[in-house]
Amino acid sequence: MKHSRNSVTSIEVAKVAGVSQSSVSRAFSHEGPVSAKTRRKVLDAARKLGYQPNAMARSLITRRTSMVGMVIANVHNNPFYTEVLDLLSRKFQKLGQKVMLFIVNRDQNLDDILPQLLEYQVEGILVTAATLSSTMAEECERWGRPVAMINRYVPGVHASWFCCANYEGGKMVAKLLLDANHQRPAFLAGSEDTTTSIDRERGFMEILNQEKVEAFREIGEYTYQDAYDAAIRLLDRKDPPDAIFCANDIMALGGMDAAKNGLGLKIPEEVSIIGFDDIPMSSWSSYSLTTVRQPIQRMVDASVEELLSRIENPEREPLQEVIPGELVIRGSARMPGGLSSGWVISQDR
Amino acid sequence: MKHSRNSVTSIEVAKVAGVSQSSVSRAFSHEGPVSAKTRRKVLDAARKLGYQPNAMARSLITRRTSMVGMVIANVHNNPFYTEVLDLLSRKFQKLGQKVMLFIVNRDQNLDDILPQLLEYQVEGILVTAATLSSTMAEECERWGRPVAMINRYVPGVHASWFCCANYEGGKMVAKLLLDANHQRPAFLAGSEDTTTSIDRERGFMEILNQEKVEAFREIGEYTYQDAYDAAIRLLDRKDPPDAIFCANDIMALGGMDAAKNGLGLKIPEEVSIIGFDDIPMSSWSSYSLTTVRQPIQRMVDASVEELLSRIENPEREPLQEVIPGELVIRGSARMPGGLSSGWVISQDR
DNA sequence: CATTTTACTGAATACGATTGCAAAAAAATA
DNA sequence: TATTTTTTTGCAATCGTATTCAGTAAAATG
Repeated sequence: MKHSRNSVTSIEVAKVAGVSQSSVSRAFSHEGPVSAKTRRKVLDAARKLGYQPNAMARSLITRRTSMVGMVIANVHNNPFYTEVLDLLSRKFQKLGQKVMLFIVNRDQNLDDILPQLLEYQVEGILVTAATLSSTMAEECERWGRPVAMINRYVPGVHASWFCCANYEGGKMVAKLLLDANHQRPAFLAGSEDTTTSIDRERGFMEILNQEKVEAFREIGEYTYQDAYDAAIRLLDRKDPPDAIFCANDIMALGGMDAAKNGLGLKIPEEVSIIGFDDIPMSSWSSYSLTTVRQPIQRMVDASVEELLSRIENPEREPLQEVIPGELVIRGSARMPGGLSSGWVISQDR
Repeated sequence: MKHSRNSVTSIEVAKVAGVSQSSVSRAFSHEGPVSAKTRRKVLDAARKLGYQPNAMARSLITRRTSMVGMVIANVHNNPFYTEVLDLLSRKFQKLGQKVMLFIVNRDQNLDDILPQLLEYQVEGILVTAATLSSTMAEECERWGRPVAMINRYVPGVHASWFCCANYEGGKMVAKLLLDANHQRPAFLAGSEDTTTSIDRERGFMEILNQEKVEAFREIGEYTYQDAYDAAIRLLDRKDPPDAIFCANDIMALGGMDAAKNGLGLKIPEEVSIIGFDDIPMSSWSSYSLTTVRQPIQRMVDASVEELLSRIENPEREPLQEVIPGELVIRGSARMPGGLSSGWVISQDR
């Protein structure tokens, strides 16, 4: 037997159970005043009929949907954001939130998908690796829809965000390279318009400038192939750099392959390569990439909790936090002679 | 000024625009009978007030939600499914469907999340790399919620599915290895309970049995590290295999690293390694993995279109299809002497 | 211009639940 | 047992929209 669209309503259940429709509702809402007897009658009837409360109808009157919007970019070309997506989704699930997902391009304008999220009454929006225009963000917040971002921030906007300490990470890397006596460091940038790449570079350059070390620079998209090509450009000349700090791990892996397989250079003897993120591939034995690990779990936990907390507490001021990453020393970069000098060396996960 | 939860309703818009609520509704439903004049009045008022129709209320009465449920496993440890997720999500978006996402563990029981999907009135369910019990699938179908699966099938169940030709893929690989004169092939299996691994192995073994070639076998989880360890067990003995067919690419990459970096073996001279999926990393120059490419785009397109078509056409019989993969010849496996013999050699994407 | 046809509009109702309120039933007290 | 208190229950209103239906305005036809 085939039923047309789930048409069992609380009224039919009520009829079968011999109670009123309100009692059915109360039996399903976990804290209504119902006697054990009617609850049992209702649940029996419901099971028999295959009844399920209709979340649309419920949220219409309760004005709660238990849905959050999740907007994420860069999922397919950066495993780091795959992991973020995975952790976010599971965390929301565990906390009873349904997730409405939008995967976008990093540079895609979010102005067309925001209305969709609002139309579906999501109670909050979590944006990762994509940038919300400040007016849009303000718009959401103004309508009581809190926004939380991971690894993105919009200056002066009323929203929560949690970023890895990209600037400080860049500084760490520069110090490490200088300590290990590198003479000609380079930065391999990702797209110019992402704050992550910009901030990492800013920190990196600041230290180099302080020490009056001149730095090379190349740029590519955030992809293996683009980084590979850019690294070839960088290394295949008379005065090549002796170290490359890449805007993220995927680029660093492309850079390593360019150096190793493309140009036959020895890593780290002839060129050191350092990344940022600590994606799973970085610990693979073919790479063993020295990198800065992003505090992914903390960023996820913090942003989800902040978002849900602000949903319950709409008047609370949004929180913003910069969470430090940690250097993961593997084999792709020459180390300071003493190898001591206070470097925090992290274990593999 | 801060509004409490988006409380602008069509009634208020009507009041401001000086028309009835029905006219507001009609102005927003793209094909209602409204005069250009009233439509303009309504849209102006709506813009002024920041009005957005409430999808919950709408779907309550239209009995359509334009939402589909998406259940996916293995996202974090297999880039192949990351790509599937990405493509699926974008395709649904393009077709105007909202996606309610659930990321699960491969072995997780879906019985607790299905009720959530149904409660939220998704119009169809797309399951990838996770297995729905046949009773649950039947349940959904019976209530008019079509189910489509990618790379999973439940025998005898009334649902759509689209699988890569895993069995035939296994056969292709076995033939290639035998043609290239391998004497001691091995299969490195993923978890025993997934049909993909089972089918690939079945095809592989069938050819070997036909040719009376005995095969080694090892097993690991679908992860780089497990495969690495298993490959070491397989290769580090007196009579090691001269070829390993791995249940998927991630495992093959682990296997390659085990052979190359762990045991110092030359690939493909001392051992050939072949994978399945064709994830991006397989074409990286450190690996250059020979593998079977899954027809990912076709699987995604077919399953989405089938699902939406069955939503519109609930009485249609579900479609099932096995879509052939193609061999991608790179450098990790010895090739047949003539290298001719009718092999389809695919270009990199 | 009268009349028929067509195009819009608004009032009323329905969608499927939650919840305040008052009545009824059960339990507790005198 | 009569009365008060507490627990359950059902009625009815409500959430924000779509849609039917009847009526009105506009256009088309004669």
